Amino acid sequence: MRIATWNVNSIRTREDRVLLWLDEHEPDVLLMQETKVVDENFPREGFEERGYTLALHGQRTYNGVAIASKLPIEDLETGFPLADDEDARGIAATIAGIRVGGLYVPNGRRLDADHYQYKLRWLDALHVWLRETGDPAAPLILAGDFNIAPDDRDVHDPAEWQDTVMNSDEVRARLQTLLGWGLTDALRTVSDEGGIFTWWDYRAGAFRFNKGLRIDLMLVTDPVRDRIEAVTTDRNDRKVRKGVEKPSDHIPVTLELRD
DNA sequence: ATGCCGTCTGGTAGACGA
Repeated sequence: MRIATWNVNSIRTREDRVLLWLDEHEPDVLLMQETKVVDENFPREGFEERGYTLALHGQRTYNGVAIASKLPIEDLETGFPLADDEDARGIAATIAGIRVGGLYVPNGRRLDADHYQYKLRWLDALHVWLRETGDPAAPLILAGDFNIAPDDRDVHDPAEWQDTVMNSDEVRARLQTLLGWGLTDALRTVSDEGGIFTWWDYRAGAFRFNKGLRIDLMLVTDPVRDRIEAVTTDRNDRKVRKGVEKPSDHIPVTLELRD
């Protein structure tokens, strides 16, 4: 089974690129973030032609999360983990016996912004959601754009990025709390290397200089960890390509599991 | 670096992203 997560930064702008990627990689499940479109305007056709069923939790202009799956989607839940969240940032379903959550964690903007306090509240609520609805002994994948670089290996230049909303002690501690509940950062089961990034700023030639961060994560419980065959990222997915010129600023992360 | 680039909007400049 192959399951991927991708912050597509607008599904309407990225449709051709996402569909091409699906044709090339044929994942069973793709979790998408920042779809930036209300559900009735989601470009469904290309996904459905390829045999994917869609589950949508969209929103105008900002945020928006979605699941595309070739396998049946059961027990859909949206609008978590914060009960009164005005932003569409969480979608979960059971697919092939695995509880799969697709998340778009708030960015935080600046350490002194209200939005950063919202990010911390959101992460606290995610821990509560795990405790109340989850089971560390059951198959679970929590994946998406966490807007947290887990440690300095995941930051191209830790000095340049010191004390930002992506790597503050507070957000890293909250990630550790999630891991402490019973999750493993899937990428770290296959590599200890630094410099594996999933996001590069559009600005200032960040990709050209490989000034990236690893902020798109797949966290898994032990029953899933024991099935990991591979966790892959591909820098080429950040490049301009003929026919699909415009890349997202994020690349997909793919988790391959043994049956 | 207030900047850069890209996306969105009852838009055409400003908000937001990370």
